[in-house]
Amino acid sequence: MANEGTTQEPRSLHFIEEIVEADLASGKHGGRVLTRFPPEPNGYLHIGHAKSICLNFGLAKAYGGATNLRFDDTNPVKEDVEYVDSIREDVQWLGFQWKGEYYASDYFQFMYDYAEYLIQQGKAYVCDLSEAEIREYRGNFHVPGKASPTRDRAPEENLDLFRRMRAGAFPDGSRVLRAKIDMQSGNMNLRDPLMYRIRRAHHHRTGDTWCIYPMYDYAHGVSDAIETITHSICTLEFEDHRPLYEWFLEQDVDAKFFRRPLPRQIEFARLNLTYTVMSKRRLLQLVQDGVVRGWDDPRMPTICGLRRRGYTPEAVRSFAEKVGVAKRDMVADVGLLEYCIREDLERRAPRRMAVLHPLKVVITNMAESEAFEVEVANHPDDPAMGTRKLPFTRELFIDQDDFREEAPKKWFRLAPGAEVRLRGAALVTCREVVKDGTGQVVELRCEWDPASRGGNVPDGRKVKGTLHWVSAPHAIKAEVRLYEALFTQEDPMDVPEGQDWKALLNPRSLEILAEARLEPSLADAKPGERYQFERTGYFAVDADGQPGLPVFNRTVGLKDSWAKIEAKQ
RNA sequence: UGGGGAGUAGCCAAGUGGUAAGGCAGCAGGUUUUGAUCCUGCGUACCGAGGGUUCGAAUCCUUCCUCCCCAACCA
Repeated sequence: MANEGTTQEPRSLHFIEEIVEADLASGKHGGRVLTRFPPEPNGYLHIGHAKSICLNFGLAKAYGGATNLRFDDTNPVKEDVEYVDSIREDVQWLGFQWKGEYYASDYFQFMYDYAEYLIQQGKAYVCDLSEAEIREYRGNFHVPGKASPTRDRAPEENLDLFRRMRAGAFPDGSRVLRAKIDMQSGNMNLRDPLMYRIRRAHHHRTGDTWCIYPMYDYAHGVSDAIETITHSICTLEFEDHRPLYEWFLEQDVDAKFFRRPLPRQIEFARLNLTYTVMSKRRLLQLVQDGVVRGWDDPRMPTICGLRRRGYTPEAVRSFAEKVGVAKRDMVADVGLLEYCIREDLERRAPRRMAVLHPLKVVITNMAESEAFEVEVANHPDDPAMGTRKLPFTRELFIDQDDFREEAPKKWFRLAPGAEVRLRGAALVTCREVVKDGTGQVVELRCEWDPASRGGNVPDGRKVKGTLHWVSAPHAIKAEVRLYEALFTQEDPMDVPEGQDWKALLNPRSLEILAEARLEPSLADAKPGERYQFERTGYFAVDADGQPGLPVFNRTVGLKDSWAKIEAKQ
């Protein structure tokens, strides 16, 4: 064949890949690529972190490198071991394995030593100003900062003071160590940033051995350099911290502390998703206020929430790949995320019959003794997934959505006098509609065509509609939870003047169906398993289920072109 | 009015001086025992705006506009 080996157009590189390739080509790091994922253990990871994880781990893997997992635990009052375990679990679940597992706190002594070195070089000083005074002296965008009265203190005195700070000689907040850079800088980060503060707090790893803790800007670059990270990838808001990142490392003028070349910080745009919030603060609020049932509520954009919802790591990775990497502030359409999980589950989820809102159907021309079994495929396009048997009996359930007493245009589901196929089983025609006292349709009396067993059309007559169904006496009961977006507004952070952000919450984000009826094979579905309920969507088994009453979470619905047609009518 | 970034179709995003990739969404058809999947086709993107350089500019220069981030002893 002439066209053999159709060359797949290689995806164009994003700017970080270009940087890495350039470094590889120049031999800057001797062919090494070492990235790091540096979460602060003060909350659960969300889909935004997933993008960063996929970037850091994916990049390293693509270029034969590795990635460290480093917990950025420099603020003991906010951090907790509870979070490190969940972070580890989530990264692994996403399918990534880190090379080293480190903690910024592992480097406290090193950082302390380097700080003493900076003091000795006259690059850092102990400042006695109060928190409010420091703020005042720092000035603002329009007013340059002014020097702290202690800015020119002699190195020996600074060293003595700093040692006493560490020894616990001073109360919390009474002094800080500051880098001596430029109080006039237009970049506020350079106006003598704090390096250490006194904080008598119990640290989840170092306990009470320290009463001074380093600040992010100082700790982060130093940690990167210690680990010999080559590319330190972070989000856009750290862009104007980069000069500081570089400054701290470059003060190692004698190269006594860090191996060269030094790591390079690179910033990319963080992920935002329509109809959801991503800030830790808001997420925490949702949990604390009981809007959701916890961090792993399937409506949460957290990794554990997505997992419980039924998302696969493959789908999340695919999403991260599709949204791309650039420097432009971006808001990804949540529809793309949904596309990714459908795409994945479409080929891997076994099909099952499940009736969400049961409506009884009696086959009037069938005796109870005539019940039979039909064999149906577990996947229409994948014979390797096998088949299973479904009991077909005189009494069935179909979904209420599949019957209309007055059929609209283009309706090819059930209606009085209409004929439909019950998937894999038979053709049935609705002969009678039974209502209760309130006019509610409670039962359909239908006739089946015995010649159509298996769902075949015996004479080629037109039967457009195919419905899912279950046998009433065999069906098992289940709880099914349907989810929608947590917010009704595309950008939930854009709260209208004078309104509470909670007014934007979607009151229908969770709908619990307690009366669903499933085919019997689902009786012993295990938590975590994913299925496609034919014609309705993809569902994952929740751990909340009890023996005899499984609970299913709808991961995402199937595309529904009928809904579109009807909406247009 | 300081510093740092960014502006290409509804949402992402390629493009790096030679005449605008791709994905999602949307629309129209086809196949189909899931109105699913799958397949096919469909977009005058005045490349934020104006000026300039050039045979030729989304790409270079220039002026302007808009949006985002920064004044925690948070990360």
